[in-house]
Amino acid sequence: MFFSKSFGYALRGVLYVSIEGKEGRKIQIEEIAEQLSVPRHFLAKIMKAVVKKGILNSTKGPYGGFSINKKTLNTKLIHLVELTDGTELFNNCILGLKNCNGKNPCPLHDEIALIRSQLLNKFGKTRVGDLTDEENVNFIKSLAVV
Amino acid sequence: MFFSKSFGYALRGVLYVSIEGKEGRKIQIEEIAEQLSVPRHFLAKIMKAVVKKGILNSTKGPYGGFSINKKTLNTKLIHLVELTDGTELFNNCILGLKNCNGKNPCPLHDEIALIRSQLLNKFGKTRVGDLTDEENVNFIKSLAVV
DNA sequence: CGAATAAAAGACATTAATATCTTTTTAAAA
DNA sequence: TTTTAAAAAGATATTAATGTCTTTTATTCG
Ligand code: FES
Ligand code: FES
Repeated sequence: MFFSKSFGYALRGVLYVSIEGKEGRKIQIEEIAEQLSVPRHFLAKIMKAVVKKGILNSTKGPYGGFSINKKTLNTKLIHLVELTDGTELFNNCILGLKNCNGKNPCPLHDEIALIRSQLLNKFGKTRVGDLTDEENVNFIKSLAVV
Repeated sequence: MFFSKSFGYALRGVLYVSIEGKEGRKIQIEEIAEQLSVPRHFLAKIMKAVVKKGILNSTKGPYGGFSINKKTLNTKLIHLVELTDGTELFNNCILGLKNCNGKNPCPLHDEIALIRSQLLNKFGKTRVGDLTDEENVNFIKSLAVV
């Protein structure tokens, strides 16, 4: 529900690099995939898109890997969702009607719109950096839980 | 987002029969699919499951079709979700972690749990019959919008 | 330069969701 | 009883999401 697996992988990948990649240390896809118990090549594909968006840096070759940049910690979660799932999902009728709007709303529209706006608001405000505080960082270890 | 297409088809189908099938009039799959602009055979498969769950009645043969029963209007939306999507989706970590609980929550857990409980609450309380009041019924015409 | 390393890119595979088509079963009515 | 209509059932097809494998490109270092 809510979002695709790809989104989970993307956010977890970015978080891993953000947390483990302090001081610009470069992290390799191998390590990320292993630590997060995520399919390596699939993650690589997603990380490539993340880099293309400028949310992380990457360098090829020996001693290369993924590293954070100025944008990383300021990236809002919604931008990661865009990347992996698109944003139509915030605007489509929950019943699949073609036009979701106030004009001819389905009977769930109002309450769904409310819930949806909370989610959108949360994802529009929360930044990657907000999820990497000391108090939060514990969870990263549990990412690998199989 | 939120739910599958199947869920939308299921609810819309049940609503159509509930609204158009007053006095026990039987509605045929052909009519439902056409009026809702939904793939006929796919809808048939879903309606079969709805009937199996006892949420609608059906009769084969001439003058047959789908009709409402005592359960129909009292059916909670959550039961339709169960039918089409299952309910794990209300309990899985939004980041894909294996265990979503308070023990070792991901940094989004609390807010997501809140939003999720609203949705669960809404779907656990709302009944099919709540969506078929006069004021709401207008939308049924827009179901067909392509 | 040449070897080694790591991401980028792209081809291919699998699975789950969605969709279509055909056959079987049930029931009504002539 | 035969015909016909309609859902049930099941087989097959398509598409999108997820996952794997191979080749290419860029970078470092000896
Ligand atoms: S019209 Fe259905 S959610 Fe807006
Ligand atoms: S642990 Fe992530 S949503 Fe509960």
